[in-house]
Amino acid sequence: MIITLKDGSKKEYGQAMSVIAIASDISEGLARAACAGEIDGQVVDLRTVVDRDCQLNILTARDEKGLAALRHTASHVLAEAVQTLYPEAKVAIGPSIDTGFYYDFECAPFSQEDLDAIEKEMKKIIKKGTRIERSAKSREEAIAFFKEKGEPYKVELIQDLPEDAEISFYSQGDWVDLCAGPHLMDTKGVRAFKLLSSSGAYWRGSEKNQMLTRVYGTAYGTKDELKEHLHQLEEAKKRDHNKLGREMKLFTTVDVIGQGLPLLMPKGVTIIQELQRWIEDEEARRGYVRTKTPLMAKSDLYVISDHWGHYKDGMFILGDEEKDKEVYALRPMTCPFQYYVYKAEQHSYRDLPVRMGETSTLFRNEESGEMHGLTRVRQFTISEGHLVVRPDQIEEEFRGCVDLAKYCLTTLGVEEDVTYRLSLWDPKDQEKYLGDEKTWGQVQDMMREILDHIGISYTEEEGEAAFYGPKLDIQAKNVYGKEDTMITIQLDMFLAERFDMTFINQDGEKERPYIIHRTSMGCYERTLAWLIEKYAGLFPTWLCPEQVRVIPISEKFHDYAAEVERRLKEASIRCSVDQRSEKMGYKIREARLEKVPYMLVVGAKEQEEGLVSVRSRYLGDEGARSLDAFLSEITEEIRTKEIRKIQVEQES
RNA sequence: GCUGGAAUAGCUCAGUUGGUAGAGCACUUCACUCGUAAUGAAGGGGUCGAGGGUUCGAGUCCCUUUUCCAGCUCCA
Repeated sequence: MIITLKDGSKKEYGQAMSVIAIASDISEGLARAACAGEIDGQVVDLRTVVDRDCQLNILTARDEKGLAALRHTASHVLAEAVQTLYPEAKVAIGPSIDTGFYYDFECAPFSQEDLDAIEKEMKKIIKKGTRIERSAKSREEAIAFFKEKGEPYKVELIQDLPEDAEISFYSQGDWVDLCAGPHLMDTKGVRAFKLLSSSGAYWRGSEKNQMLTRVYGTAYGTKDELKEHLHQLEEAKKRDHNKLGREMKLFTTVDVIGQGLPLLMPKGVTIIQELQRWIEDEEARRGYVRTKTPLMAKSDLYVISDHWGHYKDGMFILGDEEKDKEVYALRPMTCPFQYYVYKAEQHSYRDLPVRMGETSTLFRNEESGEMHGLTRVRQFTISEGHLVVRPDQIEEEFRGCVDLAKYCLTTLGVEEDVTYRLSLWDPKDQEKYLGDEKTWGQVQDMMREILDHIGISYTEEEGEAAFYGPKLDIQAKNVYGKEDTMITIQLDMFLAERFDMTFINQDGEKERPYIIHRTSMGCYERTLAWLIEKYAGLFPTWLCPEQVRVIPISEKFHDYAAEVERRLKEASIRCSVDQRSEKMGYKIREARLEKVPYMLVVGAKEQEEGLVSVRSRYLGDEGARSLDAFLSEITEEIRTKEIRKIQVEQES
């Protein structure tokens, strides 16, 4: 057989050989580093026997899939360590994940001390470097084996495997696990690992099931990579909006106000207000009209929209349905309110599209454990909007929404940080949705077609659609890698029907419009959180709560400093004067810590000649220039919403 | 909602087997009037998240509860 390697070179062998044997043949070093193989694009175990011509890659920890195998082995080492220390623990599943690996156990929760002990035990197992062997059993044998061992979760897993599936096992010494692989050749390969945390997780991801104890860890090919990863985790923590946003006094929370109800402080409001004004103006330029509709409505409204059927648990309901004649609810979205704005007048086909925007405060009764900082809250404000369009306008208008979203992302400098997700319905759970299979199929195809025309790459995800239609979700990750929806554009083919919305077509007949639900920059609170993490609090100047700090070198120059401040304020620059009798280096340090982009130092020289000495986070010491010159520069930077490159290291 | 952890001054934290609440930074005042990473001195600030209990005595032990954090679940 002829084996073609990664670099295009070919090897010829007279007999079938395992992947690891081929690796050894290429070089001993490669064999030592090998984590898995890849035959014609398919990841295989190192023990897999190759008996035909193929393309073979030897994957090491440098390859994503090789690293996954290493981490998977780490999870087995973890499981062995846990069962050694806690023989009563039952094993469930233990895969590798993007950032490491985990293993689920049925046992008492682990404390930090327990984790330390487990880690120690793992090190022992790794030091022994036991060979890992692969074997297969028949279905009956496998089930009998785990029944005897008292491992109910493994029995359940085997029972759910397809009839014809090969049931493979991996063992390291006496410890055996059901596993599809691939794995390293021995436990020694797991040199660089660390257990990170322990928490609860439901068996098979369903809250109806038993809660298991999950241990998270991470592993890398080398200790340096591990160290680097742990360092990055520490750095990420410093950018965490929930910490930094509080430190920077952008928002806070108060026990007696309640969960998921953050208070935006003046500095946070400044940023959000800048965003809001910018977006409202931009939407006006793009032909949007604005509405302002009530924050609550009678239940009748939500019965029509069928939120009452599909979303009641998520709403704050005022009153008691059993006792009260009328029950109100705080709005979880603006859709039906804007529909009634549309319905308040008759529309000709010539009027369409109608683009309605609203800076819209919403209320959602999230469950208590779901709240998080500014990204998951119970009251928030979004740049919401609904477009009522003729069928022939769908593509163009949808495209316009995507264009607006992209404009927002680009202006904020985050266009590279998002992924696009087409969120489809779940045909296996039709109860959750309005309408029938045929219509969903049509609209989803229409979405795909539009997206393909626009030419954006996207992933598809079943079961993520709104109950009334598929969505294009624009997703971003936070500093810990967790994904949130920042912007959503949705195509709705049902609600116009439910609300009996019409327009008069060319033939003088009533016709049903389509509706596009969309946000331009999504939720302001969430966007603020995102920007905090993106810029580590060093926002572009136009968004900074304080854009300039005026620093007089002594009290003698307070008058001139006040004059500079007055001129800056006249030009709508957000600024303050540091009037404390501290040394200047000290005041500059303060301004930097508070992440003010520009510092204007004023003393005798500046006062005499009407100058300011500029120090910025962008260029450091920029030297002295006239106040007018500085004003025109910063005004231009703010007007164009420029994102300047930061060159001066900030203190931590 | 579930599992686990945490809560002491504005912030970061210390507080021994239960025995008079502490430090650094920040803040205020006074002195200094300063030229680019911390001037000196003094001072104010706490129902130890809240409520109950055990005890002669609770920041510390027990119960309840609120909020925050990690993860799960959920997310129009």
